[in-house]
Amino acid sequence: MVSKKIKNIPEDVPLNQLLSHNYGDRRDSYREDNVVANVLDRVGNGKKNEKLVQKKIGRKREAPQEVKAAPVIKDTPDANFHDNSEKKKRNKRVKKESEQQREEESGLKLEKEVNGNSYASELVSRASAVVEKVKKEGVDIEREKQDSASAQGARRKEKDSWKEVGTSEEEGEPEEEEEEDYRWWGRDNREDEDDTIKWTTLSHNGVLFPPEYVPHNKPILYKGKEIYLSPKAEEVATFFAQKFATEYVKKPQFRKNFWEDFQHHLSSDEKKKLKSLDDIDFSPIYQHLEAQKNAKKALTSAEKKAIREAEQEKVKKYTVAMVDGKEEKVGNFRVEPPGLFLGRGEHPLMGKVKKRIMPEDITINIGEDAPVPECPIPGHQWGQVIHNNKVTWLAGWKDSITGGYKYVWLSAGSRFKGQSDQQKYEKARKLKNHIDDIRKDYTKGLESDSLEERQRSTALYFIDRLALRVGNEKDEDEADTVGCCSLRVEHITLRDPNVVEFDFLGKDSIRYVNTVTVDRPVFHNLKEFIRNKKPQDEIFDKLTVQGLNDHLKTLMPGLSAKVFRTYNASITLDRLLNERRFDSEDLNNKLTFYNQANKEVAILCNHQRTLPVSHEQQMQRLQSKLDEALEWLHELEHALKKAKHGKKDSVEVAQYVKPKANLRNDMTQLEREAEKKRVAELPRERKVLQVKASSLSSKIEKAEQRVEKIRLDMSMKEELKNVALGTSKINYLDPRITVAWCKKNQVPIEKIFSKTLLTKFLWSMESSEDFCF
DNA sequence: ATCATGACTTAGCAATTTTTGT
DNA sequence: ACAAAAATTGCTAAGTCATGAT
Repeated sequence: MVSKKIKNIPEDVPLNQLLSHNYGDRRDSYREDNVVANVLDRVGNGKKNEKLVQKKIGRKREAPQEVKAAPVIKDTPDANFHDNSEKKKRNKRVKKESEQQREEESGLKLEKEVNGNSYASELVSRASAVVEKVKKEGVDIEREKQDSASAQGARRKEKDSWKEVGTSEEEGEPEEEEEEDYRWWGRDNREDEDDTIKWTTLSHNGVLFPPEYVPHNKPILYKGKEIYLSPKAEEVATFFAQKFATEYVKKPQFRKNFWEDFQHHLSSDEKKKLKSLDDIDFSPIYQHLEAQKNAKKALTSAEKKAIREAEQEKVKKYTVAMVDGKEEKVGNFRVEPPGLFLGRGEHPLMGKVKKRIMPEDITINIGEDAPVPECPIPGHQWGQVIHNNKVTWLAGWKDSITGGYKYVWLSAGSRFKGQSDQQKYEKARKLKNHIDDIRKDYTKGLESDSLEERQRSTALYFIDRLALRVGNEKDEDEADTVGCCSLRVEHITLRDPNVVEFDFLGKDSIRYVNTVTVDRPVFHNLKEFIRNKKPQDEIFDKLTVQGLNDHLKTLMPGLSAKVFRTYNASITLDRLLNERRFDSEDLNNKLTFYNQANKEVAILCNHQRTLPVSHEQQMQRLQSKLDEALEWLHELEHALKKAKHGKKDSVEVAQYVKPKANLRNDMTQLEREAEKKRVAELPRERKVLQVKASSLSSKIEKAEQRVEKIRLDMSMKEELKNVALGTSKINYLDPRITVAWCKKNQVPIEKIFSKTLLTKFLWSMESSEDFCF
């Protein structure tokens, strides 16, 4: 079944587009797992597949059809977005004749070239039809399925019809050029290439603004009295109500900041009435928000789907940009909505009102020749339109809280992001060749005559050994967190003879606690650095981040402090994964092994997560599951003893089962809940089973396995309860290590990389199983 | 030399979607 | 079939680091 579906995805959808959704909305017709399976089929885990990929990717393609043969391209609402050369590019994706024949023979000619735009407009009408239906009569799911089925049929017909037409438009053009067009990672990246110029042509549709505020006319209570606010004030009050159920609203800092900003949004009349935040009760608005949430939840799945589709249609034009003639996905095309600023940790600015961004606040960056995106809010215009091809952002604005810039970027699967990601890992690999010298350098520097050098070397020791961040200076209006260079005396405790205890808040106010035995000179230095200093004084007072990085540049070109984190994370994974080779073991064992290695890295980098609220409850549940499994095992063992003495074929085994709830169709939701609750409190019932004596040993074996599995689950859960594996996977581990390991050990890559990660790391998929970091 | 700015990567948490277990 | 749990994605805050201004 799966393989059939895989074949339904046209082969000529380029690999990266298949993953990055750049093939228009056709993806809606493919299930995601088929997309993944298809990609894997192309990329391959084994040698056989590799050849297949070579054949597919390296093959010469036949000349494309004429534009008129593909009616789908013309006259889309955003047709101006694609210039002629882009149309040509799209039309290039045509199959080789022999392949066409082969497929026709096997009856798989249906899903060939589909033009995204025609399909898109088809979707528009489909979606709007569904939306209409929802409005009028609600949606009948079965009916909807039929609709989409017939739409598919129509598409097939359409495709078949243009197969007949179409002659070559670009005969003689070298084919590799097109392939290279998107497979940037196949190219030799020439060292002399000017990498300050990021693009030559760039066009996009701008950004998507959040919907305008619609007043709900729910009051607040001031000293118990209803007060209806002006829309402007009501909006800000609603921001606060949104945080009603969080801890934030209790924090004095949050309340102080909010109250200050709230007053700026009150009319003079309102200002006179509202004297103190403590006297304001936002619960009518909060209740309104909850009611809205519930109403949304109560929609049928068909309604939800219809809404989703309509939304996707609205958003569609913002999702892609054209960069150097190639379509790329845009990452964060939505402008951040207004609301209350929530920092991490004890942020001095928490509770401030983040203002609504208007077109005038936005700078659009496009190519000189590209059409200026239409400003979507009538009566307004873009703040600025610039043509800066030395940067990769598409649009940006200044954040009203932090004063920093916010940018709209391409997605992680884009060339811009992919190339620099690859470069990051290449730089880290280069560090491998210099690391011995660098370690020698700072080891020697620990005992230098210069205080500055001793501090620098000591700091570098920690950055290398403990993977600490460099730690830039921070402002007064930011949370008080530190990294290596900004460590203060209060953050470490020295224990003779040579143990250092760290305890400080790092990035995102995540606590770093570690006890480390260090080399004697390091310990000696630290003692010296903190002598006669106050707890709030910096340990490395003679050291700056700039100075540290400048020095690193002398040891290796392009080296900076953060490279050590990448290097140490990746080299650790590489080492751990190569400690064991799997042959034909259970896939789960392999995955556990990988996760174990991943975990080591996450701990090294101090990647944490707050433990899920229900963690304790879940552990308890597992514990009782374990108890029951053990009980069952004991009963079986007991029965086995009995069976050995007795001569009967079958023995009695006691089993304790939970009574089942009696749920009838005529019960209301509440009655069902009550019944479930009642049953849950009942003691378990003892049942006696007749078990064949001959089957006892296999039952015991199964029970033992189950006990083992639960025990493993429990210890894994406990171990990983506040470790975040994702961060290192996304940012620190060279994906080629994982790809190579998967190929060596016959592990499907999608067991380790999610769809987004497969997309992001597409450039690494073809690396050889011999790859070594 | 120092500071501020700008561009880009890294980060955890919330919301949403998928999988699992009963 | 349903709820609970797990996995994934979306969001945006919070870092790093080079460069340009003072």
